[in-house]
Amino acid sequence: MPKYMTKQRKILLEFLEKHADEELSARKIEDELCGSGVSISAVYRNLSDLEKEGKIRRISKSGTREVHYLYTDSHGCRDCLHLSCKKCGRTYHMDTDGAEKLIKILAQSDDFTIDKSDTVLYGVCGKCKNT
Amino acid sequence: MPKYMTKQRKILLEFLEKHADEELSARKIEDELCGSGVSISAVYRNLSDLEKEGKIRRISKSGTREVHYLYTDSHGCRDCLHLSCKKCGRTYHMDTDGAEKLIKILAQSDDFTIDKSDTVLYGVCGKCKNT
DNA sequence: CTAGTTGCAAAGAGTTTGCATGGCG
DNA sequence: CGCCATGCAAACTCTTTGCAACTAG
Repeated sequence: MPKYMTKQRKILLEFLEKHADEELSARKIEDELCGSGVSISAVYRNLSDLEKEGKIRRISKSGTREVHYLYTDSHGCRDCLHLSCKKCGRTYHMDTDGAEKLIKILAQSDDFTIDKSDTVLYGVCGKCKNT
Repeated sequence: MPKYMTKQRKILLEFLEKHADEELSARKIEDELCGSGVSISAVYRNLSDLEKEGKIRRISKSGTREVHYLYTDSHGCRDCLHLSCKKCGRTYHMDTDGAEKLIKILAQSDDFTIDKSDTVLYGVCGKCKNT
């Protein structure tokens, strides 16, 4: 959908790439980029374009009013299942073999075909488990 | 947190109970209840209370600006994994055995402890698969 | 050069809040 | 009767939009 690679879009993309595994609030993106000479409107318009292209996912955590954005076009993670740790906020890409098994189970027990690009599993990661 | 069972809260709870397996937008709840003599403020205040009590989950679908609410305190579904069909919008409770296997897989392959009450899996249900 | 993109400021949508009134227990 | 919850309207926050100026290709 976008035709030109503008300075602003480039800045946004670089920022997202650098924070590919974080669930960023719109606010945080604004705060970060509006210093670099990107206007709020440009941020929103580009985020919206990226979402339409399927490169970004919108997420709302229970308990917050904030919408978060997750960039899913890097590291070939477009086709990964995402795991999000409620404690540290980090996002992980689920192990491919595990994901295959998981998909198979859902198909068998519930006749349900999971859509990896729309699903985020919430829980606690190994690192935070013993905290 | 709520101390009194007011007429308004009762109306809201009955409505939610009746639509326990739907992801309701705030707008729809408003539209439906404000006819029955419940004010917008009461709707929001009660939804917020219910969320704090863990009886309701907020959800934002990709591609929409709307926040949706899912009532998870009925049918003892508090402890179920929820499956949401992107086509028909219905919500299902995952088969208990399947869920157990799924939890085990995540623990083994990714050392990740899933939180059932915070996770919704998106995909396509059996009924819609052949449509 | 020409159409897509930006910035600004104003408009909109959704949600929250203060305060007086009303109602549950 | 006392305190909690409601209703209303105003306040807020987040997001979108119109339009003139700018710029990538």
